[in-house]
Amino acid sequence: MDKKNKLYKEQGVHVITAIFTVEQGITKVLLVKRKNEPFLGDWILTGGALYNNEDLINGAKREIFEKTGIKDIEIEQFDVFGKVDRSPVMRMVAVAYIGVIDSNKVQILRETLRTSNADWFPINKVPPLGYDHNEILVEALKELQKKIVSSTILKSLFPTCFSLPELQKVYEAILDKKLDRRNFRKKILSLDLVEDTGDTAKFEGKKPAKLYRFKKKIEEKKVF
Amino acid sequence: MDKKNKLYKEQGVHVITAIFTVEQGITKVLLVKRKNEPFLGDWILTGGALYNNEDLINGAKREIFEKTGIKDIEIEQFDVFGKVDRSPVMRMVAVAYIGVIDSNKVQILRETLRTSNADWFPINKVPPLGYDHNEILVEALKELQKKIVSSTILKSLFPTCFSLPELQKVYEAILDKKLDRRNFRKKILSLDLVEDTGDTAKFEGKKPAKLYRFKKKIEEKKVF
DNA sequence: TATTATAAGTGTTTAAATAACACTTGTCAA
DNA sequence: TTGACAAGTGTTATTTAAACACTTATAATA
Repeated sequence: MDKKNKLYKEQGVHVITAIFTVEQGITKVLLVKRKNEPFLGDWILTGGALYNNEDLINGAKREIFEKTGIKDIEIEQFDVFGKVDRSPVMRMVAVAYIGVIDSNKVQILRETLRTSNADWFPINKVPPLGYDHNEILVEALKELQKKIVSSTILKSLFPTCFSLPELQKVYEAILDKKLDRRNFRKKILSLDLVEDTGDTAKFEGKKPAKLYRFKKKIEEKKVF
Repeated sequence: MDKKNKLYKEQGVHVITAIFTVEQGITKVLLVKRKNEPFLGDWILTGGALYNNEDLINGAKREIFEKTGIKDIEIEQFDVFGKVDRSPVMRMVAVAYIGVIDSNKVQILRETLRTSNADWFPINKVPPLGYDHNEILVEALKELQKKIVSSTILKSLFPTCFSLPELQKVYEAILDKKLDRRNFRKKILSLDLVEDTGDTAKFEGKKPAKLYRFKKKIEEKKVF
């Protein structure tokens, strides 16, 4: 074996986050345009190199803030990517996270993101990305589909007030399939995750929809 | 922020594997005694530093072979551990795997392992380990309990010939709970994973048990 | 102001998966 | 031959998931 290759110095760690949202029934991912080599001008997921004085998750959150201005986002680790040649500069192993942002925050962020060369892309219109980020994105999306059925991530994907038809549309967007309205309502309400606000609001339909909010404390529960 | 701490050089990657087996109804993990600083003399999980010319899984397998002589083991990535101070020497991020070895191979390996300062420890009699390996082990065990219900890892945990009562005991050891004999048999047989060998053998009982083997091709299936 | 279009809201029935439960059988040892 | 022991085997009840159709509240329009 080549002595040089056996080196385990000159290694580094990337912390990469695929940030998702759902708008108008479309699942979207946040991408940032690179301003430096390598991959100058290419779109990539938010992330960068881990510093020595920070834990992985804090590194991932710092990168998100530096690259997009987004604070207070919940993220969850889901995989590691370590192919020998995944970075052209030096040996980098990427620890990958997913995060979600609710549709209210998306509106607020839109201006901030414009100034940082970041934008939302529908997941079926993602261009070829720098590094191995297309591969990471594919796995992130699978993970999102798994995680959406557990209530904790579901909560952070959703604003404070929402109707059940809205919620169902987000599910259908992420899972990419139609759900039965009656069974969906039954399931969500039986899980005891949400409470009636007493208010109603009109959305797409003509009949006003009841508004719900998530209860304060919800534990990890399977939805489907 | 301290400039020195912001460095993302002087980082490295550990590849660590928790290798499990089940003997006489006891779930055991393979530990290796360290021959160097840091943690000289402490027991740790098998693993070490990733080289630059190998992918993560190959690095993990190489470390297993170097430290224990074990070849041809199937391993699966399950988590990453990256606390700032998890290694006292330099910043190391650990990519963690689990592997399983069937009870036949355990017998064959016993001699090899003795010469390499490695030994099987019942999981409730594991000493304080070097690095953060106790923490990794706890998570690995949870992961094993999750994975045991999918048929692929189940297969590698089992020798070619086995009786259903034996198989059930392994399940009960890993899941740490009793299962109903009739329901267990029904479930395993309905999954179409195993075939009757035609032979029988006596184990603990007085009535001879039918022997089964796994079918050649089995896909990922949920058992429980 | 009556009519129509639209999405919201609501129960029941069927099918499938899981959980609970007890007696019979073959071998060994006394 | 008898008793002890673990292997082997079916049925019923419960829970969970899936399939399915009509009524209701509002807004727009005739």
